[in-house]
Amino acid sequence: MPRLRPRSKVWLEVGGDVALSEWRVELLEAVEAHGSLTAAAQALGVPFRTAWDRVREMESRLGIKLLDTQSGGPGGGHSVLTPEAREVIARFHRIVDGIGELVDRRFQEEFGEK
Amino acid sequence: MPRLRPRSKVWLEVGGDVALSEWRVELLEAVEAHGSLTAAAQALGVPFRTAWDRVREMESRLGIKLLDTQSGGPGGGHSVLTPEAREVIARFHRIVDGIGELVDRRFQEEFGEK
DNA sequence: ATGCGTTATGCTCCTCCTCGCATAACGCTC
DNA sequence: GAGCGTTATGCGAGGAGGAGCATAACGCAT
Repeated sequence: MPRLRPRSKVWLEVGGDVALSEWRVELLEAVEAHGSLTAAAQALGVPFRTAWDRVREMESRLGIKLLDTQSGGPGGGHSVLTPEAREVIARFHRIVDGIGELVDRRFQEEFGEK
Repeated sequence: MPRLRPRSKVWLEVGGDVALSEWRVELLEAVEAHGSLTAAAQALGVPFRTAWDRVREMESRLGIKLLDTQSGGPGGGHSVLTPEAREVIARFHRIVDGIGELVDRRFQEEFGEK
C-alpha cells in the first residue's frame, strides 16, 4: 500500500454555496497581515480578481461587511478587516481548530506505519 | 445573517489524488447491498461509467483489489466486496465517524440560533 | 497636471470533471 | 445459437471554476 495521507475540510454554507472556508479565512487573515487585498492575494498565490470575488461572495452570503476598503490615498489605497469580520473569523476558528489533528490521530491508530 | 449550515469532509489521499472518501465508501457499501456495481451506481444516482472509474481509481491508488467481479453468468454477472475492501471500509469508518457531529456541536455553540 | 498603487468590474480562455452515448466481451438460460 | 444483464472501455459534449488580461475610478504625492 503506497503512502496514504488523511485530509479534512470544514466550511460553512448558506443555501448550498460556500460562505466561509479555511482558505477563505486565510485570505481574510492575509488582508489583516498585509494591509491590502492585493498583497494578500499575492501572498496566497491567487489573482487579485479571484481574491476580490471570494471576498464579495462571503460578504453577500454572510450578509456582513468584511472589508473596510479605500481606493486612492497614501500608498494607493488599503483594506482593513471590520470588527464583524474579526468576530466571524474567531468563531470559525473555534469550530475548526483541532479537527485536522483529531483526524490525523485516528488515522495513525488505523493505518499507523512508524 | 441568512441560514448558515456547517459542512465537513474527510478523505484519504495518495500523492495528491483521492483514494477514499465518504462518497466512495458509500459506493462500495451500495455494491455490497445490491450485489452489482450497476445497481449500486443507480442507487447513488450516478452513471455506471463514473462508478466504475471511481472503483478502478481506488483500487490502483490503494494497491488493493476491492471488487470480485464476474461478467456473464446468472443474472448477467455480479460484484462482491473483497475481504480487504471490508477491512479498509471499517478502518475508514473508525476515522470519520463522529467528525460531522462534532462540527455540528461546535457550530451550535458559536452560531446557536434556537 | 502627472504618476502611482490600490480598489472595482467585465470578459475570454483553458482545464478539470462529470455526464451521456456507444461498443465489446463474458457466461448463463432457454 | 439467440437473448439477457453485467462487467469493461473509448470518446465527445457540456458545465463549473480559476487564470489571465483589460479597463476605469479613486485619492494622495510630486
